[in-house]
Amino acid sequence: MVELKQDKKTVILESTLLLLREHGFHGTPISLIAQHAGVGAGTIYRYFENKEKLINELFTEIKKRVIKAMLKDYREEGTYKERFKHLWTNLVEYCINHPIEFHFVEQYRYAPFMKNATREETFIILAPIMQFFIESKRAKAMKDFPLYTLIALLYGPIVSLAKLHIDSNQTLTKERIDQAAEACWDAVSFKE
Amino acid sequence: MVELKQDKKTVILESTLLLLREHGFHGTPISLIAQHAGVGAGTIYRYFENKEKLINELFTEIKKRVIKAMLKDYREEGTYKERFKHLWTNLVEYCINHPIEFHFVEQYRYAPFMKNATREETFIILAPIMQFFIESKRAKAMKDFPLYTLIALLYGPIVSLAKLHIDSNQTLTKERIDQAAEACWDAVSFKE
DNA sequence: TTGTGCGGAATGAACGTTCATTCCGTTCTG
DNA sequence: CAGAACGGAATGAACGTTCATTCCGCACAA
Repeated sequence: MVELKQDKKTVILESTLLLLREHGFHGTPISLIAQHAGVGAGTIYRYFENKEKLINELFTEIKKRVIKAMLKDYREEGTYKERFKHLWTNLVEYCINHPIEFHFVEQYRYAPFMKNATREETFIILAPIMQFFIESKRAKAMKDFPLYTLIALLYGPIVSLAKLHIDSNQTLTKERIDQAAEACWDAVSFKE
Repeated sequence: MVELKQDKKTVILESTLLLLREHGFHGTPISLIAQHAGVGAGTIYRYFENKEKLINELFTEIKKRVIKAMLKDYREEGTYKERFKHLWTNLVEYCINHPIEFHFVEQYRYAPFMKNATREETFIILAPIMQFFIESKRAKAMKDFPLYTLIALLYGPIVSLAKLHIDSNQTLTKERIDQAAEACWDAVSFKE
């Protein structure tokens, strides 16, 4: 597809994100997205084949932002614990500072209309993170658990924390985040 | 409301669960539910005010099953670690043995049409579990973290584990589950 | 035992609405 | 002026919900 005016596309995506979060899939007809984006309904179809494709594209777009935020200022140096805490904290902070994006990803991640292709695509972006796990295990910094157990132990709490934080207006201070990061590390590292 | 024939209601609920999982909210019109349940479309409205209420009721119904499964054979005796592992393992096993229920809860928990009342209702059922946390903290068996941090550290991994298990056909053996339970305990308990 | 009447549960066709998508006249751009 | 981009009314399919009607099982009379 030839690139059309890019900022209009962006506006459509951002409007969709906002409205989906607020009203859910059923509650946000194309007409509403068009109105919110200040665009004709038909115009949306110049940029996206159909509604499903629009949402799928939004999904991968946001996934990319998340990974990018997670890798912000990340260097492959220092102890594994330090590196872990850096990645982990980045992710938590992104989630709680971008509740709309976070919610969107959590809400549509397992929606039946999400194409597997979409999921696989995001898997590729995750490769550098996977690398970190593998190295940490090899260096005996992390317990020798299956990769997916480690992911569950570290990623699961992030999702839960962010949800509880957003949902119940608990203020997740820097200290609390650090506390939780330490606890996560306790879960996957050997006892001292 | 006078109790109508109960098994018809149950059939409708079970059909809804199955179809929602398979096709999502948009993909399962009332007519399909009716067909699958072997019931007239209008009949559904004898039991449920509307589609939304139907799903909300299904939601609390399943939540109750989950809590019940979690508390199975639970006694307030033994060490806190033992009690924790009992509850935690029960929950994980329920999630992976009832993937449809698990998925449903995870998928609709934060859907915008979920009434807060629904959420609060399930909160009440959770009271005994909350009690366990509070006691554990008081007895210095768990770190003195905010309640919601502890929940995140323990519940988050369950969700992640179950999702990864169901999604990627990883076999989550008894050993793996126990391994993860121990790790979770490491996260929230004091180092030995 | 059989026949009749009755109340409420069940039904599904029909209705009105909503929505994704299309189409075409208009506007912008180069 | 040509061609692309745009807008938004029009379209037709799909859906949730309603409601006039049918069905069913029980009570009771004869």
